[in-house]
Amino acid sequence: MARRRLAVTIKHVAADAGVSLQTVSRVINNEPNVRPEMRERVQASIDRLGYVPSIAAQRMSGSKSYLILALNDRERTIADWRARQGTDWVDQMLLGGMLECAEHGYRLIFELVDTHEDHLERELGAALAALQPDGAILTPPHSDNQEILRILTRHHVPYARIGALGDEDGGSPAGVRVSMDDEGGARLATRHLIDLGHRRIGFISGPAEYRLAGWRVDGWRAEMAAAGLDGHAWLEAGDFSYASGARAARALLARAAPPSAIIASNDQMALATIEAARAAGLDIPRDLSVVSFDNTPLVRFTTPPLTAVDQPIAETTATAVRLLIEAQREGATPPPAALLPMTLVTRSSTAPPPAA
Amino acid sequence: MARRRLAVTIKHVAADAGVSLQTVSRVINNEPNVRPEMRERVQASIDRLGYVPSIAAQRMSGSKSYLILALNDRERTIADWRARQGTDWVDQMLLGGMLECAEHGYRLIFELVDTHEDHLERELGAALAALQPDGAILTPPHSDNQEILRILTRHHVPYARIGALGDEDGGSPAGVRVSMDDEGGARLATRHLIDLGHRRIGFISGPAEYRLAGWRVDGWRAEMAAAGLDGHAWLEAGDFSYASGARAARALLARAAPPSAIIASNDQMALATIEAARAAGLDIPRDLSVVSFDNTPLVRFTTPPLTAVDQPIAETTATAVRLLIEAQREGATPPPAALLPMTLVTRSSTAPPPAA
DNA sequence: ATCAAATAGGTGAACGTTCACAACAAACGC
DNA sequence: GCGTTTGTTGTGAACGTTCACCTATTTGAT
Repeated sequence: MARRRLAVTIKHVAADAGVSLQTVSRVINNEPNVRPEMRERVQASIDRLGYVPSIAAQRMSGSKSYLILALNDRERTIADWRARQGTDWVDQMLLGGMLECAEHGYRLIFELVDTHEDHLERELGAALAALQPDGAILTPPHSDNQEILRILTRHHVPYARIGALGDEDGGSPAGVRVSMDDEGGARLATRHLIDLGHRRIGFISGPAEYRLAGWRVDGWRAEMAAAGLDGHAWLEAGDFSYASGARAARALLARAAPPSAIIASNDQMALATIEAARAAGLDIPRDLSVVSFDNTPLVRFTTPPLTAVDQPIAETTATAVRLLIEAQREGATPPPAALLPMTLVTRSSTAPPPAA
Repeated sequence: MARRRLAVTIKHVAADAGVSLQTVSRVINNEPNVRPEMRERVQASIDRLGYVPSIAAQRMSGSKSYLILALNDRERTIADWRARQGTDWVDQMLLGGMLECAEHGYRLIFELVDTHEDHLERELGAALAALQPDGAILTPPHSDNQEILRILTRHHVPYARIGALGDEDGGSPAGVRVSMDDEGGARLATRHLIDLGHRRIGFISGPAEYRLAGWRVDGWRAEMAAAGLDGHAWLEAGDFSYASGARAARALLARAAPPSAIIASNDQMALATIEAARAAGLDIPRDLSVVSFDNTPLVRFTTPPLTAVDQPIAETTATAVRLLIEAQREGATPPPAALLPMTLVTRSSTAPPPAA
């Protein structure tokens, strides 16, 4: 692995602008006593060269680190988090990744990046130059952002892409992919219902622009087909919102041959479904079984608590961290992709169908 | 503000062990070609002096940074977070602090610390030495951990304590305190119910070992007293768990003179309360009004959605960050403490009492 | 015994930035 | 005009660590 010596330093800027290092430093730190024209000239060089001061070096010579630590009780935070058992993106991602990092002596830094226009290049570049991380983890929708991938590559930062689409990059060695098995999760839910005896299983899909929404439909359809059931009739489109879920559920229940079970592509739509069922005078799970996707804390406190497909979000970042760290070891060649299985959490919203 | 030159460096270790810098470096990095006895001697010095390598310096000379960046779509994360509008500790704290940091060119690092025994001194010390942050934010239960405060002080890291108990430290200049007005929140909820015409307002408290549980009771009691109502009769003790909430709610409803409204000290107990009321054949809000505390996402999707007191958790870290940064500015003397008001989010679980 | 290799340790430079101080010019008071 | 301040720029050292290279010692094969 070649040493990276590409960073543009204060020295380059000084040479470019024809001034001393100190003058550049003064401009950077907005110190007084620099002639405006000089300041302008230096700033121009900085902008043109895309120079960003290195936090490490700044820290070395006694300046600020521009870092603030948020200290949290490890045990308690973990306990809380486990207790919740649910799927809150930020929480789960952050903590899953952090714990894995801690085990290897690494540290995870959560960074919000703004993809707006020119911001991206500057901000992300600044973050990379300042922190000089050993790796980066991309979450949707960044995972497929070519611009970001380009910048990371240019800075020689290896990355892991979570929930990335596919192999468009013909096996670029820098990138690892980690995904959750949405299709498998949907199959799990469907099979559970089939095993209970259901034949007419409805599905409320997510918005088409989310790939995972499609995969979930695919899983349901595949499992229905495998059981010789109709994987087309009881499909209604939603968009992950409560309102769309309510609409879809009402439409399904109003059918001439209504489903005896409904799988909703996310929790909010599942909540809407049980509410719609209740409004229609149906008892859950006696008259209608409902399975949810995501397993956020929400669905544990509904009446009845929902059977749900759980996403391994925490494992997602944990795996990404592990793969990144392994890849650092000379000679090691970790797998270029990992697919994490989903699990089904059975609660009381599913039962055998009325007729059975 | 005096320059800090207290850190123990590789040089001190080398002198102490009577070897060269390079040998110490070799030991640190577990490189081969060091005699076991030598390695042991150096390690002893390292341990005794409490030496921790500086990430900044390591990074300078081309080694790893041991940092991994988790990149997240800023806009989307913020949108998600706002949409949720709820109170998930980690999420809210992290994002509130991060956005404030970003505005000032700072960066927030979330760090789990293990308070177990000797770990604390070493781990926290390592984190501080490695990252050399400009400030630290403590959350409960760390906010009152004297050991942690001592270590921070020794490393000259100014800190902000969130939800800290009190002024035991006779105005130590290093510390800022940020708290949420639990009592005020409880008053808000109580006043809301009084304004609706309720006279018998029940209160389900949290566990005594949490100070905030006491403050919430105080607020209810104070407001009841101010309205000439009985602030003792309708109190039942809970412990923040669903089960304890159910028990307390049943007890309140079984009274000879049951309350027409109940305030639960947290969301889970509020959920238990509406479930208990429903089991008792009561309609909410027609027969019983319920107000919840915390306002987690849970209470927006119950039937009916709950009126709740919202905790300004995000503002808590944001304020801490702001105060820490302000304090850095030479000559500035920010207030030593901030008390953030809670707000009442009115939904459909509260209405005038039946008789009124 | 002799020479090559391996092992154990040390030395000086480098990393990118800021600090303390020196140097010089311009502006000012008298 | 002269000394003094004020504003502007440059110079060398320092921060804490690792890297490349060098020197001594030990080991092993011939």
